[in-house]
Amino acid sequence: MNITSGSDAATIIRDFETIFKISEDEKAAINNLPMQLSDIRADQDIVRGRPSRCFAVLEGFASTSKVMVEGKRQIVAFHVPGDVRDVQSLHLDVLDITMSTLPPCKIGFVQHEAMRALCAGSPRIADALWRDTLISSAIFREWVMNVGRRDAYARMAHILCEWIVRMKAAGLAKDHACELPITQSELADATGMTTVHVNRTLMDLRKDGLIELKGSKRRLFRATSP
Amino acid sequence: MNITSGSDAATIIRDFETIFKISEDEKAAINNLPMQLSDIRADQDIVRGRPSRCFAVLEGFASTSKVMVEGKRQIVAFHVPGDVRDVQSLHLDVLDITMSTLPPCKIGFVQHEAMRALCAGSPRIADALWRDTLISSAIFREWVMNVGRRDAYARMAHILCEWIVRMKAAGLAKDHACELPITQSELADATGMTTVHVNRTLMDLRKDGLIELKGSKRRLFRATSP
DNA sequence: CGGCGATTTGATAATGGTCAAGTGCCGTGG
DNA sequence: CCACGGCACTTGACCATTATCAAATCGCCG
Repeated sequence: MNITSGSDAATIIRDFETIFKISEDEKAAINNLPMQLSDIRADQDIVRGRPSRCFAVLEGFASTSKVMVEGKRQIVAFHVPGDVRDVQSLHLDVLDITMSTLPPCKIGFVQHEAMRALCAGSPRIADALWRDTLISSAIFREWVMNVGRRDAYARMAHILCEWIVRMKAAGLAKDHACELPITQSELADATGMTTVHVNRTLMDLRKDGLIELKGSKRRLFRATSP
Repeated sequence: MNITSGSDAATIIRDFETIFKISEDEKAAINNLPMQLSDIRADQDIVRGRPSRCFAVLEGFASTSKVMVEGKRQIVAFHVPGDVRDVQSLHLDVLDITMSTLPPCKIGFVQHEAMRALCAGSPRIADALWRDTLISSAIFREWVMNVGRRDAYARMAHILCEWIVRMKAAGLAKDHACELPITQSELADATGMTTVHVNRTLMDLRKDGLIELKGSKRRLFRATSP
């Protein structure tokens, strides 16, 4: 046993609390944003080319990934409902990543102009977005360490811990159980492993009584200890 | 041969140009910042505890790393002169990383208050810092892919490409040659490999005529093709 | 019931890790 | 100036984790 992500999980939780320190007025301003709702099918790209808008995941789950010319893919982040993404495009016009839906998603797009107006009108919201970016950075760093320095077992455990912590933060987990709408092949792309090895590692975690999985593809996931 | 980082390198260069689009007035404002200069010996932590100031690397080189309870270490970023770091601490008060010098460094510390005043006075500087954070994020993502999906040879090549590109951007490289004040053990911590394997991989790159290295520890590095 | 994608399993190979023992470089002190 | 000591680098032998290839089996959705 080699799971060292307890403290990391705690950090993530604390950060999520930090980011929600926004007043009701400001929440209203956010709710009044002109937002284009869009239902997107599973496994579709959400942004392409040079985006002119940011977006929020309203329902469903998404991922951010990079692909290499050889076709190999690395998922670098998962997104749960409530995540505001592609703020990057407000400030940079190179897009180094692909963002795609996992299951079908409801996405809310916000034009850059509206985002800039929102930030200009309320520095605290700008700060919140700024914080959100910094938190994303911290999670990227965590992922670098995850794939760089943990073996398959701990790496898998960490990804699952992060997932359930974020699902809890989004109010989508009860009793350490939640959806896990991620295929083993996608878990492989997130952990830098092969599908086969992901399967074997999940088997090990199950045998050791650390997780339970039910169903296929749109699995139900349960961590057997907090 | 499996080097796929050419386009990444180009991306990084473009981004560095983007970030330097600051007027002379604004440069003056930056130069007038109250800055505490400090010479720090090699292999010392630059920030600890809960920092109350950001800093810039003025001379020398530094790294950002994370350590696991087992003692394993992952370097997640290198810093060259001109890099402004720990802007994170302006917005988050958890520090998930350690920043340390590689060789001795000259560091300029700036109190948070001064930074906030600077940002408030000049939105373009705030934007530049914001961009810088987003670029850092992009590089973290690149590192996730690097350790997750490339083999040792390509991984090493990518780190070295990034290094020389950044050294060029900092004006510290001529003819694809520059300092490389990083030990093989540090390269191992950056690539998620062992020191032994770093050594063998560097040997391979040398045999293949892709790089030249001279001296020890504070090596001179040269990429034999652009 | 049929079909397809996802999961599971087995056998084998390879990349990279571990352990151990040098070699070389460079600064320090006599 | 030279010997010493420490750290970085190098190399060899062997081992382990993880990848690869191939073939089931399962589960879900017409």
